[in-house]
Amino acid sequence: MYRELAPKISDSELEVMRTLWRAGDALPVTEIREALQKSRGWEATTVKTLISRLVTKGVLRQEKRGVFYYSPRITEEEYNDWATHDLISRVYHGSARDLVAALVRSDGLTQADIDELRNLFTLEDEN
Amino acid sequence: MYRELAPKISDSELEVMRTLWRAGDALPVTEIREALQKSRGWEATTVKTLISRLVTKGVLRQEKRGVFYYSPRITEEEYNDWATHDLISRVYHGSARDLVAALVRSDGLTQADIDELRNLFTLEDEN
DNA sequence: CCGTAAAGACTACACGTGTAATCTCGCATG
DNA sequence: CATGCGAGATTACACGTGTAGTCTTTACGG
Repeated sequence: MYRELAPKISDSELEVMRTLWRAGDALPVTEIREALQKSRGWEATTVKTLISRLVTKGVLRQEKRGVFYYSPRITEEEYNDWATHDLISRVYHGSARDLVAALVRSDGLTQADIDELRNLFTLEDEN
Repeated sequence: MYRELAPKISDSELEVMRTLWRAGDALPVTEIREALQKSRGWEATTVKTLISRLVTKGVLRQEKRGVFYYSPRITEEEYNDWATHDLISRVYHGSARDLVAALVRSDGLTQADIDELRNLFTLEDEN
């Protein structure tokens, strides 16, 4: 399931989280900055601001190992599940079923997707 | 499919859109306000502000029939599809399939949902 | 030992959003 | 005819976000 994600994570902040999720390990500002400077062209201070806000929001852990290292307090799956359920509740009146139905109806899936998903559901059914 | 939704619609603004979608017809401010005063406790001016912003953003049509009447320029389906694809691209790297897989994995679907969806996929497959 | 660079803290500033108050103007009513 | 009320326009204001500059402190190299 998914847990409540009290404080919202903004789009830019999410980029920072993703960097850490991808790293799979605590990183110092330097490395986070380096990654985001490449991918997004952000200044060092911008990255630091985002990190600070995430620490304040309680979704990043900060630990001093000489210099500060940062690691996520929530997993990517937790965030993704939260975002998904947020969509479901805001747009699909809480019905995950309706979401999938909309996907099928709205041409968002290729035939290959559909085949694969039917298998997924069939397997799931056997549990 | 879904079309681009250039200007973002905020949460509060969405409430206004929903009121109009539900009504299925152009409404004067008075009636929009009335609905939202009940459901959300908003002041008349708040509702008017939201309406104005939506008109500016181009997602509400304003026509003068004596007093102003407002109607959506996008359908609820268009918006829902947009929101869904927005999630898919931001969280699931563009893969609708991954979204559904996450749903299945994360316990977001009841057994009844799964049964129903399997049927849905099976039917879809026959087209 | 002193200065400079890097790390971290503090400050900035415009724009969007949530939420509303106030101002103005035309129309209906006493 | 004067006026108050409702519709619409204008203004407000705090908070979050995107994006960054500047100030301060500290450690390392010459």
